[in-house]
Amino acid sequence: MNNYTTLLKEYDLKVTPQRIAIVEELYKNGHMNIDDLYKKLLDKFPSISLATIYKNVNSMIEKLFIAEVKIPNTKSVYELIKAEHAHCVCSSCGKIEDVEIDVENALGQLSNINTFKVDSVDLIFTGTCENCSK
Amino acid sequence: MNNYTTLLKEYDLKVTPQRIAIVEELYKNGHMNIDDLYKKLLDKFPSISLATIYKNVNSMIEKLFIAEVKIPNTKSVYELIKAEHAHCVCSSCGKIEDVEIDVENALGQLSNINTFKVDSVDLIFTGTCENCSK
DNA sequence: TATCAATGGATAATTTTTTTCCATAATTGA
DNA sequence: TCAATTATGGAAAAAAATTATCCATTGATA
Repeated sequence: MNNYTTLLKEYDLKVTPQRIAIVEELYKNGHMNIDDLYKKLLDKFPSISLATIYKNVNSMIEKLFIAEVKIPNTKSVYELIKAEHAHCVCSSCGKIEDVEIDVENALGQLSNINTFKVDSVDLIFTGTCENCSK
Repeated sequence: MNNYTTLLKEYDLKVTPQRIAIVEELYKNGHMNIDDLYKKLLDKFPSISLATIYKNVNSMIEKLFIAEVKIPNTKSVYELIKAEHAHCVCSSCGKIEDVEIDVENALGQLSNINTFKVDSVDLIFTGTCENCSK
């Protein structure tokens, strides 16, 4: 029983080869949109359908195993859930990098400014990555 | 020549009654999705088509007159462009509030952490608004 | 006011996402 | 381990969301 199998089970997701492949790809590539996933899975499962990707991605989101990241001017990408972090999106090459930062803390002041009870924070920096700014 | 007419012209957008109405609604309601806009405009223009809403919204985005706000678990909303600010989205009632804050400053540390050149910041707080937490 | 370019509305076409149906595969418990 | 139960995958269709096309009309410009 491999890693991904264990992981899926922990999140109460029935284990299938297609799902293992999705986790595997997300683990390898970090951020992928629906189409990226579909194309990758087609290699292993020539007859897989896009609907299967959607169904699985949605199940995984429901179980809080993966998360959708909504990015300005682009299609959403999906990522395995992990410690809170922000995203840097390069508008030149499209690369998405995680930034490990304690968002809550950095913006701690905010929760005092108003009376809004914050459950989660989505933070995206759009700009130019190191490579593209050379 | 009213306010909205002047505004549209400043952003190099041809002025039409439909566009004036869009600006008017966004001004009044703050954040609206495509459907909100469509329903509102139907009152004034019973024969307006959804395609017209899309076309105008897209033109306005191109001219940097309005901006799309991508919100977790919901459809995008649109708002008139103004000073940088964050958004608080109530997951209970759906209300969206602007938070005037100097995001760049609050997160100034970030730009030093890595070598990513930040052009813009999208920041969304999801949680419960004052009303809903009573 | 005449001219030219852009817009609105109707419609069709695309694209994206969800649903349905059913054979098959995965999970559970004896 | 195996039968029973339930969920999944694939195919196809349906639904939802977005964009494109056509043309008469309107708005901007000189």
